[in-house]
Amino acid sequence: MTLSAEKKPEKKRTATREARRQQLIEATIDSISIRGFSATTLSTVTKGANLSHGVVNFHFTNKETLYVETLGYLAQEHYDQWHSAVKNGGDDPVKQLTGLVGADFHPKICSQKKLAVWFAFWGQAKYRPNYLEVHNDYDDQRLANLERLCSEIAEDGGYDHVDPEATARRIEAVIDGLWLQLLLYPKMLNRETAKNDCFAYLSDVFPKHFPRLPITK
Amino acid sequence: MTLSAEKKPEKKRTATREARRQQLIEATIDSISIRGFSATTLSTVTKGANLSHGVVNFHFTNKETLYVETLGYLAQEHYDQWHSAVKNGGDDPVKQLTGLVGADFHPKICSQKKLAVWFAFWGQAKYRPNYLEVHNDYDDQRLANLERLCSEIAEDGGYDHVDPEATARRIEAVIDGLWLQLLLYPKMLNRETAKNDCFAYLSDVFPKHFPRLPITK
Amino acid sequence: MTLSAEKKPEKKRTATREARRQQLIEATIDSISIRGFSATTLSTVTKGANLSHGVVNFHFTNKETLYVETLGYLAQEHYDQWHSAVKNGGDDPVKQLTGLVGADFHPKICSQKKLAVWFAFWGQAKYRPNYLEVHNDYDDQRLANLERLCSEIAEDGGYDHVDPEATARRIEAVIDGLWLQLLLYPKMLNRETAKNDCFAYLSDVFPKHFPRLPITK
Amino acid sequence: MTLSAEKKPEKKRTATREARRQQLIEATIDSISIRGFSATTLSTVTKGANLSHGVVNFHFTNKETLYVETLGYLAQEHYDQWHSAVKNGGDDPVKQLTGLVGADFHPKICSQKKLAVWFAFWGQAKYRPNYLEVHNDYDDQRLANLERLCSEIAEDGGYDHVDPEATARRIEAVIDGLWLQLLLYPKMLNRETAKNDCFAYLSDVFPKHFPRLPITK
DNA sequence: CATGAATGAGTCTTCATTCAT
DNA sequence: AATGAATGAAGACTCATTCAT
Repeated sequence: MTLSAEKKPEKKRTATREARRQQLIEATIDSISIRGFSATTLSTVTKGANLSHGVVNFHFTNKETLYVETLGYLAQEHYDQWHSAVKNGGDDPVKQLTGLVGADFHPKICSQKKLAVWFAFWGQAKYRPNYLEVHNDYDDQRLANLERLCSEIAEDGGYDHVDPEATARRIEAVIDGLWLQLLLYPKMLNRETAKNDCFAYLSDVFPKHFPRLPITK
Repeated sequence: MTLSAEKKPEKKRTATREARRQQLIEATIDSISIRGFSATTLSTVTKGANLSHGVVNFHFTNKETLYVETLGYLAQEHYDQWHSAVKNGGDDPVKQLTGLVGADFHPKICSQKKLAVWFAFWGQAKYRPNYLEVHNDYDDQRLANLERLCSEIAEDGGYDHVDPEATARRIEAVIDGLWLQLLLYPKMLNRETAKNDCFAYLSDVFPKHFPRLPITK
Repeated sequence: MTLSAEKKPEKKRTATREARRQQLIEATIDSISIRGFSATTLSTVTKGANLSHGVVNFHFTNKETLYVETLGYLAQEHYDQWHSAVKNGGDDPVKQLTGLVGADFHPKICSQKKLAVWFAFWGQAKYRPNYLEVHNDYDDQRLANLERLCSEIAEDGGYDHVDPEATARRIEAVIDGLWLQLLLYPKMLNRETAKNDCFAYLSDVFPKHFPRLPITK
Repeated sequence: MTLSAEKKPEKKRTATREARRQQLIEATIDSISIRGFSATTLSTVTKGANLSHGVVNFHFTNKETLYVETLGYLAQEHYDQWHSAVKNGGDDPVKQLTGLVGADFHPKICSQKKLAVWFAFWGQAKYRPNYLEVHNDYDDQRLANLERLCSEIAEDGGYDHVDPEATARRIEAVIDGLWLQLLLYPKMLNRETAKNDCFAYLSDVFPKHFPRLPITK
């Protein structure tokens, strides 16, 4: 081995640009989840990332840009999760729907931490067109998928009364609503129960495809 | 009618304490709904109320106190709405449930303005125990009512598979989720459609009691 | 007796102008002594006097005027105390000096409360010509008296080295310095000890006229 | 000397942390001495230091912290002055006492500026335990030294009636009282006269060791 | 690339003063 | 005379952003 091999494996002072950005985004999520949106400052973010005050404005033009990219990261992560779950469902719409819905209750997605950040953003979304833009694309795709699956299952099961569009919207609504309850009352509801709740809803709509679970309580 | 009767009802300089407080609370709702939580300052509130900067600290000890009382006002208004609707339902649980759920889509409650404020508060709730406290009492009562109604209807209809507690939670979740969609995508969804969506869910669960509406779209 | 005799003896709503002013001045002294100059506001004063917020500006043009008159009251009280003590000393300069000095350690004058207020004013005096003006007249008279007495006693006792003016100044200095110590370290020093200290100094200067007290400690 | 040596010592934008803090402390002393405690604001301080508003909260957590450290600086400066003077007195208690007392009238310590600040602090001390704490240690040491010196001189001179503790207290009192007179009536009394006054007092107590100065006036 | 001192606009809060009642 | 609601100027403090090093 030559001397040139003596690279220090410690945290490099000069991390790659992308790594730094990622580090800051994660610190942002942490900070928002710990103390909320309005108490999160660039200081709390950089302190959490063990970096100096100034880096943020170095890697992101703006505090706002940092936020937008943080939301983008969250949305992408969510997308990846349900999208691959749908893929893994093969040709079976039931398996696909199970995957799509189940993804929303995956620990990686549906943690107290992430939920806190999601609702922090949603609480602001109306006034920040940027936030909505980030959402839109992802949401559209997800709703389209949901609708397609509802449609396929409805056809397959002869659920004549099912309006795929409205049903897709309703499924999404139940999930969001359960997320809110998980966020506000973590002691009353846990992720597993919420997930069952959600599937119980699918049983109500597509009873032949989603057999009812026994009442656990 | 004489001229002397034409007293101008000009803004009185000294209003009663309670009136001023109410005025400020409403200005707070306005400001939060217009520009969001983090862009709302005491200035935006007082300017909106056409009052001087100092009044807030005169009538409320704190900015935070103003917020808590604003949330309290919103929660009370909501409570009054569904509670009287339930009362008007007489002995019939279906009418009561219809009232309870319908109240959440009443224009007074489910306006863009109010929704914005609700989610603004929810986005902060985790970090402000005060906010949660305000909620808790109201939410508990509402859930208890919902559960009772599900229970009564289930018994009446022989819906053996219905778990009243989980069903109540699910109904609440659909509503909250629809609220979020109304907030984020007001162009895609209107209050009436959302309400129908919600009742369509009740049809799924209690088909005998909530006959299906025809698919409109 | 007629009906006109039914005067209520309760706190009259309409106290005489002078009584109200006095009441406010005393509340000012109380407030300054309790929480210091910079924490004293018109609110703390009026609250202490059980009066409404607005009265101050009614009876005094100014907060500053209130302060000046408060200082004036204190100075007058002090003056009355030593002046009458001097008078009571008859023709005897020693008795007069004893009275003059003793007055400064009279409980009415030398209380923690009053000391606090005196030093609060002195801490501000330099920047408020008004405060100094109030002082000047009183101080001049007092120094003149002190000087006269030193002069008389020096002559009587043949204390050739005594410079009446400087001695007077020094006596005044000891007293002020002891006051400061009483204020800052009330646990180390009490009024009686301070007074003895002061007379011990007189014994140093005029040994024949002020016989030494035994060392008590 | 070459031209290259003529570096301008222009105000550096980024000074060392300690230098900035010192600069701010001195600006605080200036401001308090110019306009008093209650008229001193962070603005007057920073303006005096030609710095921006925000620096104070950058270098000191608090306005109060800035004040405490300012008092600390003053106290330390005073301590250094008398302590080194005592040291310079060698083994001779008279020389030491002369140094200790003389230090209090040194231009660096006993300037109008510094006196103003001292009394500003004393006027507040009762309500700010922090201020007293800063004092205590320094004062205790000083009094202990004074007492020791009085004791040594008394023994040496056979001044049987001298109570070292009370005498020490009295000496301190005279000095503080003279400081007050210097502050309030700078036109009537100057530092030199005050100092002589003080030594005249020592002559009264320890006539053999502090020979009387001729009456100058 | 990175640091961290510095800036200054903006926020909450306090409070002397005014004034309708 | 007295009350107490209202005003608005001013102060302490925060923080996104800039920039010398």
